Amino acid sequence: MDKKVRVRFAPSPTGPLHIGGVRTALFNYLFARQNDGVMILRIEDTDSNRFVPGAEDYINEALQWLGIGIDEGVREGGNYGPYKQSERRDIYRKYVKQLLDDGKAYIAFDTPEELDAKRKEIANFQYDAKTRGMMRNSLTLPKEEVDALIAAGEKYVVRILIEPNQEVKVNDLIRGEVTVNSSVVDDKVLYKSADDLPTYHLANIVDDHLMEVSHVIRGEEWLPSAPLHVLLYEAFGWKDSMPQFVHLPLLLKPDGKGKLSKRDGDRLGFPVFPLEWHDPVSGDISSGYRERGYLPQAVVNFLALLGWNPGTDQEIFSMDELIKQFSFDHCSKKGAKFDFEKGKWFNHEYLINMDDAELAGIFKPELAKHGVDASQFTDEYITRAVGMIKSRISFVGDIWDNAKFFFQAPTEYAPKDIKKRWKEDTPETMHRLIEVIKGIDDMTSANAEEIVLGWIKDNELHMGNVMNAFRLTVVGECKGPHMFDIAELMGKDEIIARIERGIENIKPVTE
RNA sequence: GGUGGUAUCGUCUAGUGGCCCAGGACGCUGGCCUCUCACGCCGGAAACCGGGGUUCGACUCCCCGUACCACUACCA
Repeated sequence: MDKKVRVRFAPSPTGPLHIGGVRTALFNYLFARQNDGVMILRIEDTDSNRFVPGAEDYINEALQWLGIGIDEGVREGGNYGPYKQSERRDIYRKYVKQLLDDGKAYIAFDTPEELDAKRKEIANFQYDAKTRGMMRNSLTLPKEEVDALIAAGEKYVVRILIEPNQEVKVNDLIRGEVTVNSSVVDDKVLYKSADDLPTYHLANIVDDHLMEVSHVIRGEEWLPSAPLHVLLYEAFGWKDSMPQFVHLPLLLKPDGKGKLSKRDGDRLGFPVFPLEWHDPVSGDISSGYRERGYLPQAVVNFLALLGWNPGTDQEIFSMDELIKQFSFDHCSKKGAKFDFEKGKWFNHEYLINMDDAELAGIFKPELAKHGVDASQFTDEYITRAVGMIKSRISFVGDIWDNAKFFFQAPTEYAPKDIKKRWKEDTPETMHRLIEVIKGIDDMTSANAEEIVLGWIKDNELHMGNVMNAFRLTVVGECKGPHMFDIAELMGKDEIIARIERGIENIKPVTE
């Protein structure tokens, strides 16, 4: 019988969770939900030097915003805690001792300076079967000296003892079997002297085992250390219950080379973080998808398709559809360049399909920011205005620029459009238009259109010139929704007032 | 340098030996619609890294080369 699916997302609280991490979390979540499994959030804070206050809260908030639910974790609780590695010291100590007692690991006294010196001295130096004999460790020093050094308070680390020349096989659900010779795996530090905490490698294996993790789904950057992890499972005697490995392709920079980094966002002008981040030390602010006006569903959809595909032409997926269709069989092996333009398109799609009233609700607070008293307008008015412009924008933040004329009469008129559409005789035509509009009893779009267009035709006026001049007075420029839809919503009085203002203020461009 | 991974339009990708003179999407672009800008609709340009094999047949399998990516810390 297969064991219960239990997966974990295990970020380090060293800063804001970046978008690649979000993608890893998402894939873990999709796989867990698909298999009625458990999603664990484990905080890997074993590097006390890099701890950043606020990072843990940020991770929780970001996952919550995106709808990536956590079943077990620091906040959620669970039967496999603690879920923060810094609170598991005693556990790690016990297992390090087990390795030491079994001769699978040893103590090493080499200082960082000594190691640096060796690296400079010997090309391609690695701490392994070939070199450990020339270092200061419990394998080369007499036992009494080792004991004496420890008793004297000498700092030491624990290293894994790697047997050379073994074929280590890592079975990966995306990449198949990867074989590495153990001779190229070094005697990695398992336990650090610097902060009396294990390294990632040890903590990771112990925790995954104790938390009964069934699938380790993580970024490809971990693939090179996967053989070490397999060897650790063997050293502990846990090989039979070892989790399945899945190494996800990386998210790459849109331009040039390398994996997407935290700094690319500001350099290239798009967010690499789900939420805006205020660095507590430097005070720097990094932009976030949420603050940029992205919808969480759009971000999820976009991310899901970076490295995974459904095998069909479907592009738009709800979370539930993703959960149903997700599969490692359709995960790419290749790193994906991050395409901001496509992300924009996804957001546009979600915006268009969003209910007008809901979108209006999100937009409403923006009015005050632009000095508009929202109480002057009914919710229905705002909803209809938003509904008219949503097809021409990508972000919630774009609404104001495109819809502001609904809430305030133009104070400036686009010179380019004036030049093209505002002629010597235009004011007179506009005066006549006012009279026509005054005579309309029913301002319903279709009706008003029929009357005005009929008048233009009967008088053999130029349709384009009249309508665009009309638009110029109401909108301030030659763009926007259907003119009579605008007129219907704003009402006769407002429309007439704006035409009058236009006649007053628009001066033909001479030259 | 060493080790591992990867290699289809500019980008995300479909393709698991014949259905592919390679399909979809973003972006770009021509047209239609139209009072404008968009949306939408219809069309277009655009790719199998190179060389050897294997095979009746290779984008698909194998080998070599090349390129790219990752790792190579008492960081994760």
